[in-house]
Formats: sequence, C-alpha cells, structure tokens
Amino acid sequence: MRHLTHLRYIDVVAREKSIRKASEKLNITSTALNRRILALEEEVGTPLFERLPSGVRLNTAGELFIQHIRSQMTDLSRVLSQISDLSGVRRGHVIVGGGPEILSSFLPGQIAKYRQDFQAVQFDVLRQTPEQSLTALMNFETDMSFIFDSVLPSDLDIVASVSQPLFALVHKDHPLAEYKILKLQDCLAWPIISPLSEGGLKTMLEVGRLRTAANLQTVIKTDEPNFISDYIRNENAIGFAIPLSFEENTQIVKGLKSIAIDEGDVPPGIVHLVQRKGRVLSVAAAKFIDQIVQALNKRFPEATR
Amino acid sequence: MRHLTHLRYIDVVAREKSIRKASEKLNITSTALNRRILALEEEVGTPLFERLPSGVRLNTAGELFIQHIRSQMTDLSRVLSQISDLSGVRRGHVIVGGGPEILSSFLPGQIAKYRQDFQAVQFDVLRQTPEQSLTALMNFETDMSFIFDSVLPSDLDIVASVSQPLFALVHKDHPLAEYKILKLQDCLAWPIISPLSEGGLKTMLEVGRLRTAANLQTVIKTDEPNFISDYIRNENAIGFAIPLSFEENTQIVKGLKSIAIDEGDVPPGIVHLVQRKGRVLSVAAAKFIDQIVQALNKRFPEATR
DNA sequence: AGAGGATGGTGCAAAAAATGCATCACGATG
DNA sequence: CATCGTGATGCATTTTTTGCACCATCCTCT
Repeated sequence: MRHLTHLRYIDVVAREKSIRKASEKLNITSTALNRRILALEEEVGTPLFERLPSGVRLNTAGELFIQHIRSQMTDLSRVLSQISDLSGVRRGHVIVGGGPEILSSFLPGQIAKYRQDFQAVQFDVLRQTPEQSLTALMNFETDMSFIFDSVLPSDLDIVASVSQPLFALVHKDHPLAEYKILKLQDCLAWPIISPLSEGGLKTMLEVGRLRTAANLQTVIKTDEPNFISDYIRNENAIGFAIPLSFEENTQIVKGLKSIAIDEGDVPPGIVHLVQRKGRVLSVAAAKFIDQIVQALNKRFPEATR
Repeated sequence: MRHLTHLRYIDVVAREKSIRKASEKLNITSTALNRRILALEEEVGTPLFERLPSGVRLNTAGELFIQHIRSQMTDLSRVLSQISDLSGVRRGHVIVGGGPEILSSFLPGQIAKYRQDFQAVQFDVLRQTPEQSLTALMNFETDMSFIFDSVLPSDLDIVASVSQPLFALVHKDHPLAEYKILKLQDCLAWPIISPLSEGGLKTMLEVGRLRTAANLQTVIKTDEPNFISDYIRNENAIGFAIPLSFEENTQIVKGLKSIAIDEGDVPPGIVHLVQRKGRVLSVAAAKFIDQIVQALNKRFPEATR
C-alpha cells in the first residue's frame, strides 16, 4: 500500500531512533526521509521528535502519534485481510510470540495444522521474554503471545489459560523411567539439565527446590528442548518440560519418556494466551486463535479456562 | 493533513456516489479523482466500487474499506486534538446532532458556556431525524447526538438520559396562564400548534390524544420553537415543548409561560445523549460531554440516569 | 428510434511533488 | 583540536500527479 509506506517511514525512524539508520533500512536517502518527517511535523503543527546529537527521539506528541499510526497500520492489514476473505482465499499474516517452552511440539503442530487448510497464510514466530512479549503486543508487533507464569497487566485480554504441571524427561532405559510419578527427591542422584533464562520453567523448578529442600545437581543450563532431548540420550541425566513442549502420546522423540513430577513438590505453572485488549485481529489471526483454543481445550480439558 | 486528503477523496466519492460530483466538491478534476480510485483499487487488489451507468456504488469490499478509513480519519483528528491539548490550548471540532427539540435553549446555552473556556473549539450543530442521527453516528459524521424517544440499537452507548414531561406554552395573558398543571382536556377550547415531523414531541402528543380522547384543534403544524413562541404572542394559541427547549426559570422569551401537562394525560418522553459504542472521542468532545452530563444532572436531578 | 446528457475510462503534455547529491552547522568523542 | 556522526538545506533531476481533450457506454426524454 502506498500510503502505508508513509506511515511505515515514521514508524521505522521511531524504532531506529535515527533518521540515517532508518533511511538505510528503508532503501531511501536520509534527505528524503528527513523531509518527510519535517513535512509531517509541519502538518501536525508540532514537532514529533526531539533532535539529539546522537539521533532523534519521540517526544510526548510523537508517542501519541506513533501509537496512532501503529494501530492504523494493523487495522488496515486487518481490513485487507477481511476483504481478501470475501473472495474466498484466506490470506493473511499471523505473528505469534512466546517463551522457549511453547516453541516446540504444540505450537509448530498447530501452525502446521492451520496451514493445511489455509496455505496463503504466513506465520512469524518470535521467541520472547515475557517483558518483550508485553511490549510487542502493545506496539502491535505481535498478534498474540503465550506468556508463562507471569503477572499480566490489565491492558491485555487473556484468551485462554492452561495449567501446566512439571514433567521430568529421561531416557527410556533410565532407572526412573517406569515411575508413574516422581518426587523431586528421586532426582537427586542424577545430573540435572535445568532451564537457563528467568521466568517460566526456571521459576517452577526453583519453587520446588525451595519447598522440598532438594539440592539438585545442575550440570547443564539451557532452554533448548532439542538440546535437552539429545543430551538425555547420551547421559542418564534428567531434563524438565511442560506438556505443551512435548508430544501428547509419543515422547518428544523415540527413546525418551516423560514422567509427571508430584504436584505437591512443584505446583503447576499457568500458560496464558493473550492479546492486546480491544484489538480486533485479522481474519487469519482470529481463526488461528480459535483453533488454538479448541486444541487446548481438547488436550487439557480440566486445565483450561 | 496530506494523507488525510487521500482518504477524504474516497470518502466523498462514496457519499456522492459519483466520481464527477465528488470531484467538483473536492475542487479537482474528475480525471485525477478517477485515477486515484483506480490506483487504490489496484493496491487493495480488489475493486471497491461497482460502476453503474448513473455513477458508482460501494461493493462489499468497499463498505469494509470505507468503514475503516472513516474510523481512521476520526481517530486521527482525535489524536491531533490530544496532541494540541499537550501544549495547553484546547483546539478541536465537536459535531452534535439532534432533533429540533434540543436545538433551542439548552444546547445553545451549553455550547456558549463551553466556548467561554475554550475559544479554539469549533462546533457543528446538525438538525437530524432520529434515523439520520443513528447513521451519522455510525458513519463517524457526528460525535454525539440527542435522540428523543426512539428505540436505540445496541451499537450505541447511552451517555445520559433525561425524562422530559410535556409542557404547554401560552401567552402570559392567556386564560390558562395561571394554571399550575394542565389537563389535555383544558386545551380543547383553543387553537393548537402541534409538531410537524414524526417522532419525539409529536408521538408524545399523539399518545396523550389517544389516552384522553381529547380532540385538539390543530391549526398550525411546525417544529420551529421560534415560530411557536412568536405566534403565541399574536393569537391565544397553545404550543407544546419539553423543558430542554425553554429556559429553566424565565420563559423562552418574555411574555410567555410554560405549564406542565398532567403526566397522567401525557407520560414523559426520554431524551438520550448517545455516542457510537467503543468510539474514543477527541479531548474537546469528551470534555463537552462531561459538561453536558453535569448540566443535565444539575437541572433535572431526578430525571437523569 | 434517435438525440441529448449523464456516467466512468484513457492518451498525452504540463505542473507539482518527491528524491538524490553535495554541503552546512552542530555536538560528542577521542 | 581533529574526527566522526547527527539532522538540516539549496539545487538539479526524476517520478508522480494533475488537467485537457476525447472515447465508449448507458439512461432518459422527445
């Protein structure tokens, strides 16, 4: 869209905090970009950027304005999506954010399933910290986000929530493999692969550690599910994950087994699917959310609300 | 605003249902306008207008699109209003619609009062039928509307409601002038000035006429409060009005008197102040609504909710 | 049936706007 | 104090937009 371009210019300048940097990104001269900004400020009647020696920064008026044009841009793409939906083909662009836990198994599966029906829909999947998730949602950079065990501000809508108990991941020949439920104390004798980044899984495990005074022997810290499963095949170590991260019936890959941790030791965490409050999503994104919610309800009937 | 102009072009074409007519209104050639529309349709990827021998008409995609750009335009003006509010001066543009009843006394007074404080705010006051009020609100043509005794669709927000009993207007020397409360039967002996257009006052009076079987002698039909008051000074006729239409303590002009009609004869009508649901108004409009609501509460303490 | 008057669409030249280059002025940084 | 990066500006060039004249089509009225 032509006039979308104009808006995008301002948006990029605000993000890059520099006219010259933004101009490179946009493949135009800094002159042209600079003039557009001056012209815009002329029209609005007020400067929107502060000029600093190191670049530019939005002032209060600019913050107001940028918020408006971001919402305009996403609104427009929503409308275009609705329009193309009229002609039968579902086009669209869905942008999903979330922590590392949700990036394996469940989400890839759901996206693949959705794309079986609607091949013209494109997905962006971003790995984000909870803080990044929140600001991205507010800045219209993502359509929805999975947020694991975090306090949610009131300007978000919670679309769905699932309770996620902690599971241990072990090799199928591991001595613990036949247990139905594992106490945290049972894990003390083996090397532990624990989560690296703050929040989510790490917090859950930390709570369990404090509750049971279990002094787990962490030998590796990582967030990568693939690394965990591969490592477990080589050493009799124990990894941790939530059900969303591994397959429902089969294990992540053959040769692994998941065993529930006693919920008395580690209380379940809650994963929320959230979107910006009041935002109307594109047809594609809305349908995808519908599918996700249905899938969550089906797989975790008692844990969803 | 430059890029607002682009949007306005489409908007006017949609309203005029003709490219040539719209081009006159916009002071450009039909060629230029036609090309813009073709270019826009190119960008969207779908025709937005149907071409008829008599002009153009929005198709479904166009309806979707026009709704979007109208909301964009009003959103933009709201943001600009917020921005100019940052610098202390309150600029803005408030557009109010309503039936003939609310155009005298109360509303002019409130606008004058508001403009004492904020001289840079401009007002448009439109006289509308209830149906026009509704469509204008939905099309973002008005910020708010007073609607008298009408069923309201659910996509409107009712900001305030006041109960308005019917009053008779007579000359101060009229034989009935000293009555405190008038039965409709008391009016039979005099010529009646009754409302012309459907809805509001006319409906109230009609209900009273049916209830009491009073066969009023209508000699003049008009909606103009000024005409009624002027006429009453010349012949001993009786006009009708609701409190919002005349001054609180003094009468409309000297020489007139207002007398309540027995509410058993004519039940009070309700005037709603409404806005489009979910719409965020400009600073100027929002403050004006605040003032109106306060004024209504003060003047009709028991009749407001 | 035919004339007249609407409508939107198109080729081409003129006008207007956006762009790019070279350069300036300013402040931070080493 | 020289250097580097920043945004702003004058001028020539390129791109886009606009206006004029004209076409094809359809409706209406004679």
